[in-house]
Amino acid sequence: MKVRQLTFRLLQVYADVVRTGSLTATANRLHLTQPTVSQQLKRLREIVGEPIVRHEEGRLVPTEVGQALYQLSQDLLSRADVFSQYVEEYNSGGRGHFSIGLVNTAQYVLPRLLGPFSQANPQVDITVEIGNRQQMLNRFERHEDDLYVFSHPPLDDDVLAAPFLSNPLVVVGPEASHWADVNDLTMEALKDQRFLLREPGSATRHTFDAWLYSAGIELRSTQQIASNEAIRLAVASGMGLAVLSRHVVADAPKGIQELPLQGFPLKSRWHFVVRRERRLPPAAYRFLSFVQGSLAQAFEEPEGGLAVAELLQALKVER
Amino acid sequence: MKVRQLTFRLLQVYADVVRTGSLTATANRLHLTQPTVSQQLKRLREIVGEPIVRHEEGRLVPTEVGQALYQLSQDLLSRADVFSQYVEEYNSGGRGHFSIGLVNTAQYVLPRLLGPFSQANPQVDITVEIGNRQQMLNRFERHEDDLYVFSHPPLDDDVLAAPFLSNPLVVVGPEASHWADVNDLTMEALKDQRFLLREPGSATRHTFDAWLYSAGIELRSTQQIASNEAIRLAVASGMGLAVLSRHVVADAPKGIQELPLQGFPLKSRWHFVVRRERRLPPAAYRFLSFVQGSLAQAFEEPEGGLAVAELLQALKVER
DNA sequence: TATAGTCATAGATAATTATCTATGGTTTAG
DNA sequence: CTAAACCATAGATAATTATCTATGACTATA
Repeated sequence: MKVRQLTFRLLQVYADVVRTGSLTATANRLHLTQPTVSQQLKRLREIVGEPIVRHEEGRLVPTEVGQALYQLSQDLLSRADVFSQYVEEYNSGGRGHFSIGLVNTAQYVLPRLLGPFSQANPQVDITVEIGNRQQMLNRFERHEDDLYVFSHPPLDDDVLAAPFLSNPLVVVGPEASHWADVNDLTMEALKDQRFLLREPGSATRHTFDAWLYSAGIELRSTQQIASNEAIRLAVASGMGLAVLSRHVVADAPKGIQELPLQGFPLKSRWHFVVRRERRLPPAAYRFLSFVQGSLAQAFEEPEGGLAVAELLQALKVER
Repeated sequence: MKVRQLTFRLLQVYADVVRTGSLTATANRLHLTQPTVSQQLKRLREIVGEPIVRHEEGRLVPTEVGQALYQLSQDLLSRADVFSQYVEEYNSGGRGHFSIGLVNTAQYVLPRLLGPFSQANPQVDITVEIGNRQQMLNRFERHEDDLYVFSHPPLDDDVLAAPFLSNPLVVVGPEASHWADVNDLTMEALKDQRFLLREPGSATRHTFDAWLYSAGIELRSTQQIASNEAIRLAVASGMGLAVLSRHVVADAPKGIQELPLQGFPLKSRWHFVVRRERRLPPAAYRFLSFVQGSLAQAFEEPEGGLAVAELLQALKVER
């Protein structure tokens, strides 16, 4: 058999001929003329190199080889169909894979979106990458993930960013700290305190530093600690104060409390970030759509279903 | 995916691209130019409706969908190959089915040919039909079998017949019959004996009747018995004489013996008979080839490896 | 034995496919 | 930074395919 010349169309037609036992019937069913079917059949026979049907009592019945060919056709066609369905599902985003890169702090809130999405789309498999701002920027540069969450999106023409959630940064002290009761508390009053800060690559640190700079304040004593969790514990044990995302505090308030500092919370927002050029996997697209629809329920203070919708729109145009 | 437009050629090319990770390499391997492969790939992508490869570190690697497509390709191609091999085997006659219709008497000798053939070709499955001449003629008329064995082939332009074995008809009597010792025994001397004969539709009967007629002899007493075996037993028990194929006697000589009658044995021969128009299944063709090669070993008195060879030749021309 | 139904073939055409050469853009490796 | 390698696209062409209409042959049935 000349496999090379074989087409699925021929197999479709042939399978129908075997089922109906009649060229005319197949022609009608497939909206073709009878001679067309006749010729298709002839060509298939030439490809196979062996007669595949014979006349028997006015019907066309497959020969021995034809019978085997029929089974083959069924088999191949149904496999192709399964694949076809798979592609459709993939395309709708209901199936497949995407990866999302999260800045550390965002891991406190994203599960509230990822969890329900995952539940609703069990066939979608998500890789979550987590790191500080710098690490994420590196991944972003290397195009390693499909989707990112930054509070300060990298600026680039190629980058699309949609804010979706406010990320207020607050100053925290140990539980029952006397600072909590001070009125009109200012940073001036705290600048001699020891501050426990994330490493310079972190977004929280970056924002705080910028604010300090613009306020013309220099801290006396700082200590660098690499994880939000470690900072929380340190603050709770009285080692100092810290600046954290309010979401971190809300997530695990044990032993710490927010201080009512003037000028705080510092405003910042999380953004979904994608590269315009990169084709977003349908599953990621579906995730963003899902997010857009569920922001209001998931958070008190979403920042932009609208912005996410615009991002989706922009991506749709790219397709 | 537009299954309808899918071809095996595209899958072949695609599979190779995935393996090599390079259009140029595939182009060389398949003796095409690089732009050709590029275009094939493009078309396949359009058929699938989704990107199937992407560039990664200078190599082409399948996307998620592409990976699934590659697996599909492998699967489909290998299935088509298996079928292709099957067709080849079928074509060589090493596999498949044929049916052969035997006149009763021939069943005593055909096993000597069918047995070894079957052993040598275990994938060939043979249907053996047996009946008397008339029944076989009916089957022949209805084109029910691929191949027949007759001693007197039906005459028709459409019929090809090749004698392959002599089938001497002899007169038999009970063991130790006194007729056995008579010199120059003639039918005249026996005509008053009771003859146990096959029914008129049988070839043996037909031949014997014809001989009697041409010799101008009429028998006094006959009795019709439908099977050679029953006749043998009847003769052995002294109920009369009979005309049987010498092969029957040779096969089971118990209780009977051949009488040395003048003019006997009557000559007759078995023929393989096929319809010229009918396409002989390759397995049947292979059987005839096999027979042609083994006649000399199987029988002392073959009648025509030559004739069988000619028949094969004639069929070959028809193909 | 007409008649209707079914299949095969011929002839024609538009569409699609398979390929090639030439060329320009990107990426990779020195 | 340049050369080499590699891929994409354009343009051209020959071959193949998909179809159709018209017609002829065969077959079963009224």
